[in-house]
Amino acid sequence: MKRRNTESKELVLSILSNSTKAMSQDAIERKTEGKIDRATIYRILNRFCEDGIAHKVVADDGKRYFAICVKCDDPSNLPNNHFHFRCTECETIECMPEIVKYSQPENYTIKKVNCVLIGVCSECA
Amino acid sequence: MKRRNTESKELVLSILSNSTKAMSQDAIERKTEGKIDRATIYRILNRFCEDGIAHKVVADDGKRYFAICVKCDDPSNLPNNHFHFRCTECETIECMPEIVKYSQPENYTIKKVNCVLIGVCSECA
DNA sequence: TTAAGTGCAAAATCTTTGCAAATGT
DNA sequence: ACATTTGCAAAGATTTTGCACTTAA
Repeated sequence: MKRRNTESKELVLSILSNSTKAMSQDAIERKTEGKIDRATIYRILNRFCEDGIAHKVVADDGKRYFAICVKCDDPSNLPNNHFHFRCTECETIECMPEIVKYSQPENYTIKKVNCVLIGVCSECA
Repeated sequence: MKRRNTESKELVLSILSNSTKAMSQDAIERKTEGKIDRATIYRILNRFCEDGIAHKVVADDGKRYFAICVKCDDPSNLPNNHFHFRCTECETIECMPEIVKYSQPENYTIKKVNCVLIGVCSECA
């Protein structure tokens, strides 16, 4: 599947790139000021994940949040293998620099990680 | 709020107690063979969580799964502070015995943990 | 030219809520 | 008695899909 460069894609990419936090579809839609349709935003975000440009984390509110992938020195090489933090005050999700560590359960194959810590961030403290 | 003992509550409790896995509302509804209404099941489950009888984990599919709380020797004393595992083959969620460890980020307050590892369990391997 | 991307509306999921009826204590 | 719980139906919230139209390459 060949990918094309479209205005919408570039706009979503720049919004995501300029954000220090992971963003949900509705937060991105607000930033675009309605320039891009909801379905399109979801499709762009899902394509970013397929292409390894962004990663998705599902928070404990059941919503999907997206963030640009940053290479971290993870020996396990699993995608999305770091902690995320959801602040219940400012309702933002951020990627934590810390890698998730666990002991490998026997005969289990672990392919993905979805870890969120919930609380109050330093800004809201 | 005083709690009453009802048939529905006891049924949900026994289903959950007899399960080795965390269960979603629809899985429980299937087990009850339609004896209890969807909304009632959700209300019972949410009450269990309020009362500390069960805990809820949101998986990366965005669904809520419930399991009876088992005391584990967690020094942090955080609720729900252990890993969960979602098997993409049998679509079940189980509580892992391992506690989630992370280094405390400065000036952050962590109140809850929602950690899911995703892959293939030993039975489906 | 033509495959990929888009907008709109509708559908699909999952969860919660309002309200009147039923039930536990 | 009367506050809690339930069933039903409806609403909410989030995400996906179908389809015709548009656009990048």
